Amino acid sequence: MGRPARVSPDRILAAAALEFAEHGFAGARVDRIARRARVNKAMLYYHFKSKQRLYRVLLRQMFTLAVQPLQAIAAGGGTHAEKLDRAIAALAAFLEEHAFFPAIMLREVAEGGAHLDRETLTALAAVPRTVGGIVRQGVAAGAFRPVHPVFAYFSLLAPMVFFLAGAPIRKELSDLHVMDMTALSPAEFVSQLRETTRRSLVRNAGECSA
Amino acid sequence: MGRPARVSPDRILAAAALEFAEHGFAGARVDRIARRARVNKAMLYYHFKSKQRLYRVLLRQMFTLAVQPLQAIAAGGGTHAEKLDRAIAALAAFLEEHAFFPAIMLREVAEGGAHLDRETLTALAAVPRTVGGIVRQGVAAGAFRPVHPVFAYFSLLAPMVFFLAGAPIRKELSDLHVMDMTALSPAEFVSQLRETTRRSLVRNAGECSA
DNA sequence: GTCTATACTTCGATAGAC
DNA sequence: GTCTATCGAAGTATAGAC
Repeated sequence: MGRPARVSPDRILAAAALEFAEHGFAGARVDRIARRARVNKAMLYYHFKSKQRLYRVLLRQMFTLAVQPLQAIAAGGGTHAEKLDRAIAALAAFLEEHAFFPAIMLREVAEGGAHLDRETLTALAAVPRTVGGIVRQGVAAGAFRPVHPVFAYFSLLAPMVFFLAGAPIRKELSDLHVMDMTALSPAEFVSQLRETTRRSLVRNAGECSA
Repeated sequence: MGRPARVSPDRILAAAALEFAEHGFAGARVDRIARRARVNKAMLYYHFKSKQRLYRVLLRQMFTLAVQPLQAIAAGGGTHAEKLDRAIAALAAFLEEHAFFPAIMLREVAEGGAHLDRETLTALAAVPRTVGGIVRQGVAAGAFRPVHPVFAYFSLLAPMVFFLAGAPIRKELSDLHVMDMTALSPAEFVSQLRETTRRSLVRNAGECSA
């Protein structure tokens, strides 16, 4: 005998994710979120007190979810290069599982974190901290070239986020026959990213004898 | 005997650039743009017919401006590796000269080009086309590893844009004592980007004898 | 070309019944 | 917890005098 199951909050969060990704915080419409979640607008305000709180809850939840596999990788075994590979794979998997998230990340960076509170910013910061930690360890052990951990973080996250979030505009460019960039698949993109990251960070990763 | 000099349109564009960068298209307020430009709101609508047209004019102008040095580099002399270096330097110089632009790029990618017309999208596409062309030439000549030009474009542009647009959120994280990522300067970031791009793209770029 | 005043619309949020 | 109806603020855009 399952309980009635209060699915409303989760449905609202799922709807909000799509709406915020497509339109940003300012462009998002509470009416649309409610309709998408098939709940009444008053219901939305009952569960979340405002549009801003809904946004914060969503983002805190996503950052918390994203950082967990990364922390497991950082604390786990393997060589430094293997950990870096796994971190890239984990980030790619997360972003593809939550396809709405890349757009939200781009918008929030552009926004300067304006709608976020301290708690949400702390959850956000855990991601670069963890990835940066993996890089720092590798550098300290001499396995990686002496790159700045923050640089390494950006050079591996930004292309993925940019590419994945850019799918709609590439489709638009293709449909209008302006330019076709649809040939490159996300899987192939991540694969090339792993290869180039290895080459640029790991010592002696290239084939030198050729 | 200088004419009265109709500076209004340019002042409006400059004000719009800041406003759109800070708040996005939906969040931008025409009132604020007019106030920032020290013109009347009716004046703004007189020169540009609508908020959307103002936005399009601004973006078309910026893309057109950004692509010119890149085309000169692509058509100019030097080795493939040198061209790539110059392209990175040109992009970095452009983004630092127009500090508002990285945020707008992030937002527009997230938006899927929703507010752009065909002409503006064509101006936009010229940038990846030109950079991709430089990479394609290098690959064809055997100077670069066989990477996809679109991947190369993203892997070199995205980190720069992300990092530069991220200055406000890094400052926020620093001010709240959540995390300090302010130690890495833009100049150092671009320098490391050039080095890693060389290593990952150019054949025999690493020191193998060490 | 420039300004003031305002029409018209949309949106976030709430009141209050059930 | 759930709904209908609506308020009040804020926003884009324009009319019309100068």
